[in-house]
Amino acid sequence: MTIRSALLQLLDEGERHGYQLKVDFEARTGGIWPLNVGQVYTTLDRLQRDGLVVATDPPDEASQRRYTITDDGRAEVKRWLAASAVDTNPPRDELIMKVLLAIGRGHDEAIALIDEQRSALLAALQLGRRRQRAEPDGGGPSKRLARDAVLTRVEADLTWLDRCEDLIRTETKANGRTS
Amino acid sequence: MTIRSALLQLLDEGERHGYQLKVDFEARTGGIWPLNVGQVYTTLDRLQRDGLVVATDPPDEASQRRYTITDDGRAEVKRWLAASAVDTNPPRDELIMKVLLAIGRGHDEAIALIDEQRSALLAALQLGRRRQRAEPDGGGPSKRLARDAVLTRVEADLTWLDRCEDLIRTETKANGRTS
DNA sequence: ACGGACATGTAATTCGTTACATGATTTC
DNA sequence: GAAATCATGTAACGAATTACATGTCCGT
Repeated sequence: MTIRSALLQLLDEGERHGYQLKVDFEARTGGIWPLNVGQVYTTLDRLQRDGLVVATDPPDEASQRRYTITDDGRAEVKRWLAASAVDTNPPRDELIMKVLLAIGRGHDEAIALIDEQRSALLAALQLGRRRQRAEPDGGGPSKRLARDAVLTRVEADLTWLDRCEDLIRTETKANGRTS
Repeated sequence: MTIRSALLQLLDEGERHGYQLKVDFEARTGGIWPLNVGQVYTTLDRLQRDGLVVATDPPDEASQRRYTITDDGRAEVKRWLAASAVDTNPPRDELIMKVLLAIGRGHDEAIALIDEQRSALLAALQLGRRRQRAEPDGGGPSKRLARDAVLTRVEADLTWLDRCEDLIRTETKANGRTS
């Protein structure tokens, strides 16, 4: 439901046509979440079906169709923004899942996986930081904050990976080799 | 595809029946990701369709059906575990999306949203930490690491929220009130 | 005249998810 | 004997995603 809510929020800022929603969405999220145009239209269909959005046919042919938010839509946006993102079950994260499951394959394999994931994360971190330095204020605050968000997550994942490795190593020592 | 890969990985550790997959999955992920049993069976159907898993009918009636991984399945697990989780586009995160989009509603509203999300995160953080202290080693390393993962993420989100607020405040001062 | 960005959509697929129905076995 | 857990599934829906088909407009 995140795309749906996001597009609705954009429409709450002002009516737009489909393609513009794609462009605005990607701009606002700093390009970290590419969005297939087709999905915009399918999502708009569902929003219309649910009465949160109405489409205005263009007066002259070959002009763009404009989508406008309804009062119900505005209420929904308000609800969505006010809701705490932490209350919903945490999303299934690929990295966490891989590490947790790899433990079942034995400690050695788990540590190998952690090491590989860590170097990939480190590479991504360096690349991201370099990019942030390269364009000190490129694309306004949204773009900067969006990239900051991923970098912060990557840093958190790295410290978590360290903790995983530590815990596994102390466990291996305690129990004798388990793998 | 994360559930699918996760169940396949569990089957790579040894054959199981459906319900056991649900139990094992939740145990391995420390209960942070509840899994509807029905989804196990639908996912198993798709895994069979793709030839990654075969089902062995029970010899006597009223015994459980056992699912076994195939060679193709094993290869797929290996591929999945080896793939870097950072290469795929970052998943659409609700918190990040809300903050980034709220900026479009003006700086005041954005800061209000950030404050609310922050207090929710802080509450979750305190609760989580208390729980970690309550059971120092409950449920083995997987459970501990799973909970650690969410806590680390929450901490990261908190520092990111601070950075967001800082950047918005300095922007407001620079441009004069924008909202 | 051509390519690329702009613009709108449809069809099909996959995955995740929920709700529901059904029954066996265990435990109190 | 009743409740909880174990166990297997089906039906249906929603959302995300991709691939495809079309066409306009603009710059070079």
